[in-house]
Amino acid sequence: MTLSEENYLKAVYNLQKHYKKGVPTNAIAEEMATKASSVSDMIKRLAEKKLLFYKKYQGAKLSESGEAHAIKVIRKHRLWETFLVEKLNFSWDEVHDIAEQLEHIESEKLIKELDKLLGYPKVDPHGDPIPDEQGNVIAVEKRLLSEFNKGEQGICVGVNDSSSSFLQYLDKHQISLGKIIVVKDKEEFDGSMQLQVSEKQFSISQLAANNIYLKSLKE
Amino acid sequence: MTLSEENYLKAVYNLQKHYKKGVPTNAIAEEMATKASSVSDMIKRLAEKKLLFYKKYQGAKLSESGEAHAIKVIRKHRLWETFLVEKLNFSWDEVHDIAEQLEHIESEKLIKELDKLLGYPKVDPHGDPIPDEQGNVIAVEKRLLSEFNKGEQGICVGVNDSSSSFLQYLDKHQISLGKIIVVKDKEEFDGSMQLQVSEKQFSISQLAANNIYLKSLKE
DNA sequence: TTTAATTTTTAGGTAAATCTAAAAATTTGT
DNA sequence: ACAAATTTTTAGATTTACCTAAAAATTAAA
Repeated sequence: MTLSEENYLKAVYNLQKHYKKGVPTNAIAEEMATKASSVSDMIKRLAEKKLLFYKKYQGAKLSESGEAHAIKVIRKHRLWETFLVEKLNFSWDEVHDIAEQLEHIESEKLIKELDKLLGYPKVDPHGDPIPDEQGNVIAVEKRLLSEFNKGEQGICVGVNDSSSSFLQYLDKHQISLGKIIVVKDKEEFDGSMQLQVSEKQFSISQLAANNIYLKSLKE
Repeated sequence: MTLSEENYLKAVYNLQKHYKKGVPTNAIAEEMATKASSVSDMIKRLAEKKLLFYKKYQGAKLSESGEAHAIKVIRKHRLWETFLVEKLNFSWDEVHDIAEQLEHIESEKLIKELDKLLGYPKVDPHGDPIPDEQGNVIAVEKRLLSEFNKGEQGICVGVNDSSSSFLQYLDKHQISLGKIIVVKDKEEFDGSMQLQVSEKQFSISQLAANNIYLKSLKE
């Protein structure tokens, strides 16, 4: 399995949540920052290798083995991210690109031992679940901050956007995993919200609120 | 710099010790387990990039930047090997292939922090020196076991062959870094040696003795 | 030193992964 | 439903890193 093939599997895996019938060529092209024609070629190859199902113009759907492989890559990615933060003093906005490289390293023992060293973590530094060795992914119950209403509160358990610019924006407002966020007010017309985090109040746009996951808290 | 280019630089670096004028195409081909024609192509490309000097039929010699880059890759390789042994419970015969993959990961901070995590080690699990951040390689004073005479003794400080079969052979005889080895006898006709290691005596072939480095000890 | 053996290079080809441009299929809008 | 817009695929090129086979240069040997 080549590096490029693994990246395509990961892209299809991530997009499958939003496309129930089959992931469109263009969606994959956008996710991979490449051209639709390149995707067409690669998807055809992956279908020949039985890693996904594909009928012309119908989009792609991972096969069981394709999904298993995608999950393995994601497990590696998230374990490496955790390692970088927990053991090498990286912050959550610095780890993505490096994990993107490390996730392709091949060694069963390496990843098993890394998991052990880290104490078998359940989530990565962005709150995303780390698949276990059997490929089970345990999703935490969570809602988008943008869906919360005035007066509600929750604990930050994840983000939807792991770009360093967004994560640095969160840092600036002291939003991190485990923080309690209270919705003090919500604007009808633009979806912006007035929040309280660690005694401080400030407002964030709907776009930002759309990329933060909270676990509901009874007040 | 591609993965393949880095591997060529490393090969030329390692071979330069044995070929003062220039490393022959065939030597590189053997080291890389590839064909001379492929080497010819690649060497030409690396010369265009000023990473090495090359005149037709004259072999290859690393430029300053080529050597600097090769040393960086070797630094990464040896730090990763140390990490695998020190932190992830690998034995010295299991680390080479994985480090071969990890050495190509690009991140200054990653390697800096890894170095720190490991306590700035001076040698890797095979006794090879780990180049520092500035690219200085401090070689330990050492001699091949095969050059020792009857009655001499030394401390094992390195190996010349990091293949798992050789390292497992050493394990079987309890030879590891730091062990004291005494030459009890030496055969003239085949160079084989009778050794004493940790109270036990046994004999090894000249081939084996040619792959073990000792630091001389006054008895 | 002239031939033979070896080494190295060149020429031409393949496979992976990409691209652009054009053709084909599908979806949408009126 | 049919033309227009969009999406997807195909066709043809490019680059990297290999390969085989043949030609050229160097080295060794008689």
